[in-house]
Amino acid sequence: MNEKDALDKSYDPEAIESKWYDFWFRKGYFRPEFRKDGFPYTITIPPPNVTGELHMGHALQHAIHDTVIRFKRMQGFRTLCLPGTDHAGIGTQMKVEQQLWEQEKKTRHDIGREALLKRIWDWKEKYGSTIFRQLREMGCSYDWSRERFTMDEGYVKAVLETFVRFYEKGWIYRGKRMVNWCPQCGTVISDLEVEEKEVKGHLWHIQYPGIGEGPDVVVATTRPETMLGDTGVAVHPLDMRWQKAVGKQVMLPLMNRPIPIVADDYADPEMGSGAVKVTPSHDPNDYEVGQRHHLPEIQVIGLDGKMTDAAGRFAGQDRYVCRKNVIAELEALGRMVKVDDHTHSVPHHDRCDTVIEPLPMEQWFVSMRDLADLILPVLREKQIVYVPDRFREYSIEWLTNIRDWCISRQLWWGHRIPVWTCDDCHQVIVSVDFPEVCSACGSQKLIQDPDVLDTWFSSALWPFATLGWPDETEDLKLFHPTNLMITGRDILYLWVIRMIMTAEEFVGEIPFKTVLVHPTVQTRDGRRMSKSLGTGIDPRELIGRYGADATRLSLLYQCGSSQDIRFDAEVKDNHLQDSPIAEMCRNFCNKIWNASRFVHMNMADRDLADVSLTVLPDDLTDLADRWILSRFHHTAEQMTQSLEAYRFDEAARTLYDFVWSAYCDWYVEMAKVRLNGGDVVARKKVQSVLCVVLEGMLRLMHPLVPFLSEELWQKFPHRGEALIVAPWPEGDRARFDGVAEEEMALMQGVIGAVRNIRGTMRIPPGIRVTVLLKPSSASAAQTLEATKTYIAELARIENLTIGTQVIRPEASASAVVGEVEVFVPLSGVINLDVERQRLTKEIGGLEKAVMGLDKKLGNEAFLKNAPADVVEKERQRRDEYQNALSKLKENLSVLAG
RNA sequence: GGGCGAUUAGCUCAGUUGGUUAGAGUGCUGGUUUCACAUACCAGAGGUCACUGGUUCGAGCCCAGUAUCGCCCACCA
Repeated sequence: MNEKDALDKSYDPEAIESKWYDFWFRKGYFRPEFRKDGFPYTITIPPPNVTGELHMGHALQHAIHDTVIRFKRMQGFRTLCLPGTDHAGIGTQMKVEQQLWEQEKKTRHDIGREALLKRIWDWKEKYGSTIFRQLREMGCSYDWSRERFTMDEGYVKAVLETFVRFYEKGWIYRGKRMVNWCPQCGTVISDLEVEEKEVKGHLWHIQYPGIGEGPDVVVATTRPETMLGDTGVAVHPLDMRWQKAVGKQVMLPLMNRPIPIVADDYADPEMGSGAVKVTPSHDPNDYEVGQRHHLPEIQVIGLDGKMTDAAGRFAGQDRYVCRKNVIAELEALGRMVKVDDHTHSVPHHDRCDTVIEPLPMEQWFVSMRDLADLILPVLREKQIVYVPDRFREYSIEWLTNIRDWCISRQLWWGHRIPVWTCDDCHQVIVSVDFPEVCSACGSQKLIQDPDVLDTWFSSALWPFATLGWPDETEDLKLFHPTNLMITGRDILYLWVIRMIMTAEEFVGEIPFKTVLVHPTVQTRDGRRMSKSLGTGIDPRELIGRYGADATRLSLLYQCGSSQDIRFDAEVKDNHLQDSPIAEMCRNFCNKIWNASRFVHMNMADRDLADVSLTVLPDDLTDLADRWILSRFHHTAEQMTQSLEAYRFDEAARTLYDFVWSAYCDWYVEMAKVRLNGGDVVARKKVQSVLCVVLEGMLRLMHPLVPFLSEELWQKFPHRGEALIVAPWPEGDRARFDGVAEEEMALMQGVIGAVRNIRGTMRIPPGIRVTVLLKPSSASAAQTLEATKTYIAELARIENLTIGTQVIRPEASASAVVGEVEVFVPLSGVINLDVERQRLTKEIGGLEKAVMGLDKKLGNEAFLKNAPADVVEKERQRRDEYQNALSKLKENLSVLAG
């Protein structure tokens, strides 16, 4: 062994993480080209928004991505995990505008389109590269040579191509509809970007006096300022109270405008007076009522959220200031009949939290019905598997009630809508390339639509546009459909469904075979993790403190089947205080490090370049060896299953148990006996098993903890050049050894019993005790004899006697383990009272168990109905407990006497 | 208003098709600086599995309802 290869005393993540990423990258392991054969396995990552840096949700998402892709790579697939970023129209423009205002007190209009776009591109460069750096710090083995951005040259082409094809199919149309206007962002948004929030407000009841024959009408509203735009009052056609009123007029207070009473189904007779005010320009329902009755549209609230000239003397007031003023004036006029407290849902923009103003506007829409019908069979027939499956059901539900999608945005950052209007003949031209001249009249005065497309319109092409579509590239042929889409549930409709639609339409394939919906990361008390709430943490803080491997593992360890992860970290003002689970994972990494260090230290007499150390000796008879191999192969099989099922928590736990509880706590401890026993052959043998199992263990942990495992793997005998591309251990059932596991359990039980006595009696580890073991069967006796040295060492025993004829020493502590009675002679070391207490407690537990079983076995219904093997099993257990119980009682009575 | 998920030890969570005295980590108590690791080792205490019914020989697990928390969908004043 070379001295410089020795392992440091403790594990230092920083020292090893930096070097391996570069090594893997340089060797080209992240690229599918690294393998010449094998089935392709593809994942395109959900492109993070270039709005900012990655948060804990991303950290989880990419821990999963990289774990899966490393697992598949080791299984021999030609793996491609394709990274990229999303331009995130509204989000990014908002950030840059904010910055512009904070730093220079300027708006986008002050600097103009070109200058703003320049700044956004700078922003994109900065955050885009930060994001990729963060991913590399986490160890993500993505193919950076295929990195994409939703606004790079080729991608823009795909987006425009899509628009034109949709348009030609009649699926994109321009029309006037009620849309969601965000006065803050100055753009329309789609229904999916609206977040309904419960708000405590009021319900104001206002009296509109009748004109002539028209009766006085009381209407109720949650938005009094909209009354300025009322152009009618509706009542239900079958409402007896109002039949005579229909066709008459009332006077709109404050505006002194006569408005008609119309009959419309929309009015609910059960609500209030049964009459409802109609504001066609500011309410989706009223808009439709207005259409049906040809009521004029009077827009009193403008695009800036302030009252328009149509609001008369209220013009220029902010909509909420105006509300107060309207209420005050109505009260002064005596028209405010009453005010009720009222909680109702109010639409907010999900990005900026501003209250949405519904307005009728001319916009571009995608007609969704045909696209929905195109993919409904795909979901119904489970051509795409959702994990968990319920999200597939929700998607079907959503598609069934789908509405058209507003895709134009009044923003500057994004894909310009490829539509030109001829200024001379007003011809509309839709084309991927700039048309130069009007195809109808030849004019060069072409004006492009000023709007850009919804970000999600471009994201919808992600899996195939990143592989080269609309060109028929080799990548597209080889890697599409992709295998897995790993995403949060918040964008299942916004994004995932639309990807399926576009892939079906343009590529004629599903875009991915499986959708894995991962949990949402929350704070430890179940709140949202967000910087504005002060509850966010930067994954880099975790990495800095516990290392990238431990950070990944801590996320995976908490990533089970539940819909949320309450990340256990203590957070204060967006900074990490501490995280018990990350600490546990860091300790686990250190444990692995030290187990390796132990093996390394015990290889001084071996040549570590000798690959024969990677092969098991074929004559393994020692219980410890057979047992650890059996455990290893069970672990490998279990981990394979867990990873295939995307149960990362289970995989992490399985690994943890094997490494810590099996390999370290038992095998390494037992190995010491033969390592130091002086028998050269035995020593060589145990060295081999230590090495082989350690090497296999490193392979099993690599997808979860890539840096640490590669570092250690390189220090031990191995085949191949890097762990990242070493074969995955699937688990060999031929190595399962039930007998070894049973014998080991007996030995562990006996050692546990002695330790329990020692612990209860407070016997310091330094003192070795005398122990007598009395097996009641030949097989138990044999097991004890075979493991005698192990028992003596691990239970710290000086004189160990084993025999069926053993006679209980007079004053002794005792225990029963299956077919073995354990005696520890007291001889002064032991406190009799304590032993009596211990036995009494043990007896109490056994009595309870025996009583329960007696009751069960005395129940004729149980004997009659339960399967015979269950009954038999219960009988055996009962006998076993009873046997232990009577022996312990006997021992207690001796002590008492 | 509709749908879904969660509720197990002080805390964060596991718990396969119903069948041992319900587990882990952390925290707590006691003991150890034993030649890989004090980021460790050994032992111990700690739970009416949210509640109420039901199905069953048998329920943490299946069914119904209730409560609390969370998520999604929904144009009702």
